[in-house]
Amino acid sequence: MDATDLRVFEAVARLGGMNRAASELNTVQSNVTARVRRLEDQLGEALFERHSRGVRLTAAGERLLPYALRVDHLLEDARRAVADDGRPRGALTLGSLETTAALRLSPILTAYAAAEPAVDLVLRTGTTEELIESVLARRVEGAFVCGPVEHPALDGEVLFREELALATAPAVRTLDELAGRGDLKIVVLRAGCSYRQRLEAVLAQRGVVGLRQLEFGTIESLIGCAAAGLGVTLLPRGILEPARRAGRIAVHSLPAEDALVDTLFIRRRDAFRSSALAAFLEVARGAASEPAGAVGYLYHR
Amino acid sequence: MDATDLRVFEAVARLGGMNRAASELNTVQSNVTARVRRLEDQLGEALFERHSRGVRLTAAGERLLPYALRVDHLLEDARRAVADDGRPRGALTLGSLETTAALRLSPILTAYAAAEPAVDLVLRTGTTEELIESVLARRVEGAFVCGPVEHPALDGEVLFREELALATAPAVRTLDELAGRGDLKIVVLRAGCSYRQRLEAVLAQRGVVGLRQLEFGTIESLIGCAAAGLGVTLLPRGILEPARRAGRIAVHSLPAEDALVDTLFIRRRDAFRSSALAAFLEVARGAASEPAGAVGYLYHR
DNA sequence: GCTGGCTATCTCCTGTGCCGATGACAGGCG
DNA sequence: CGCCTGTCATCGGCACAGGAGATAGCCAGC
Repeated sequence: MDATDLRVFEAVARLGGMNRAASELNTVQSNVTARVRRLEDQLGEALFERHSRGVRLTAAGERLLPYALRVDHLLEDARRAVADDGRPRGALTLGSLETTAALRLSPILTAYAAAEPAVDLVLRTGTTEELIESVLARRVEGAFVCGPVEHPALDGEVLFREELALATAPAVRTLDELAGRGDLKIVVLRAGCSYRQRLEAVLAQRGVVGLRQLEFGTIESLIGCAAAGLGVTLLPRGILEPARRAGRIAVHSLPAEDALVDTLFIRRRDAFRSSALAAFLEVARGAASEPAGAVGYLYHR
Repeated sequence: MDATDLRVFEAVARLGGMNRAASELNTVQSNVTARVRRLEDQLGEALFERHSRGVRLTAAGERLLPYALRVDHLLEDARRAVADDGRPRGALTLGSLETTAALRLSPILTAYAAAEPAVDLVLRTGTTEELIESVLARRVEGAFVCGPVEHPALDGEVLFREELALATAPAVRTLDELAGRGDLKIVVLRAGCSYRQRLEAVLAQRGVVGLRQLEFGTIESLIGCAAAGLGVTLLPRGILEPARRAGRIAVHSLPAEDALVDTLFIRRRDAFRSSALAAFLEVARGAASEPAGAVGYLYHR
């Protein structure tokens, strides 16, 4: 069973046709047919049902498909493992929540970039859900997400613990005042934001329900929106603190069970672990353990 | 990167020479050299250091080797997955402790063999350590071993809980009598037997230390040895019970923390899970949960 | 210095596998 | 109903990948 055959098989399965697969693979259709036929002969099972509009996987083909993908990934990982001589280099693509990036990552990234000049670092942001999907799809090697995460294919490691707090206009003194305000809106960074559910739960406990939702692209605009009295938002305290000290917003503490969230670094269990990533995690763990790194906690004491 | 190249690479690495690999692979040396060279060209790294007595892996080769093995296993699993249409069939090779086989497996194996006539069942026995090694090496699909087992590559499931008890000659009424007997021996099934350490610990607590060890090949000979007053052995109570009722041996209970051991069924996390194995586990779980299966417990009440 | 075992390299040759063209077949449409 | 289009199967031609065998070179041990 040839790995190239499996790649062809995968393309045919994904595109639903030998012609389409042939053009994607920069070859001709007869070639694709031959490779699929060979695979079927070797395995002794038909992998596709042929129709006049294309092909469809048989049950045996369905069983083979995940293995075809895994072989492909494994060969790719093998190439990377051979190329990786222990000294971090090459591309390192990571994911992060916007808030974690703002609050935690800048010193880590600076230190890492200085320590490992041979690494090309790429940081992509998204919601926890999107980032988990990205890690699973191998678009990123790992990601900082909001815990807890339980997934059999993922390995997680708690790196930070954040205290979330509510931000409102400065005039709002207590959370109870919010209940009366009918025009208030929930302001979140993105639709699937990890903190949204928690924010809704926290407000519901205080009798504030059915709020409209606003979505902004940047953290600064969230804070601005809260400052203007348009809405209420939930963010790590460390991010809110500068605006609070400037008198732009009021920050409301929450009880620990509502406030504390873990920030995990997740990665695929089965994926290759580059030394670039290993070195990054060394830096990140160091920053997470040393007290000075916990900017968010220092501010509000 | 071709899968065949990786197989050749693996053979060369394992045998330490291209000539040896060539003869194992039923080909000629020039061919092996060519494939290795091609692999090295594709990867841009030397995989072997050439010497006049053979070759040795370079660091890059060391990094590649585990992937070569994994690709091989993955392709093998893919073949099996395609061949497995959901109806159990073919070979199913399992491992078990001798004691578990004697006490638990016979009804399970009978029921399974009757339910799945298309499966060729093979049972190999060994110590926990040997069985773990066998599962890791894929010589068996899974095995019944003595818990606890913590291994990142293994999945474990508790199926039985055994009560271990000491067996001695009938004349011995209490365990304290053993302390005086200088000529007593520990009798175990095999050198690496899971129960040996526990037996030594149990005896040490009662002041019996430094006993000689005897090793026998069958459970029946162990019991015979204990009956003859030659030694003391530790076995699941269910196995000892027939001999006790016949008056051949005395059985001494132990406190629960010493007596209870879990019997796990372990398998590799990453290996293919055949429907033959899935069906076997269904049967085994059924037998484990129904009270009638717990023969060992019924006897001594 | 000879010998034996090893790898590298060359040549020859077979068979794999790519290409392009053609055929067969089904569905959509006028 | 017949044409057209898009699909997969098949065949012949051809290049070349890759196997076999022979040879050369290298090193260690005797």
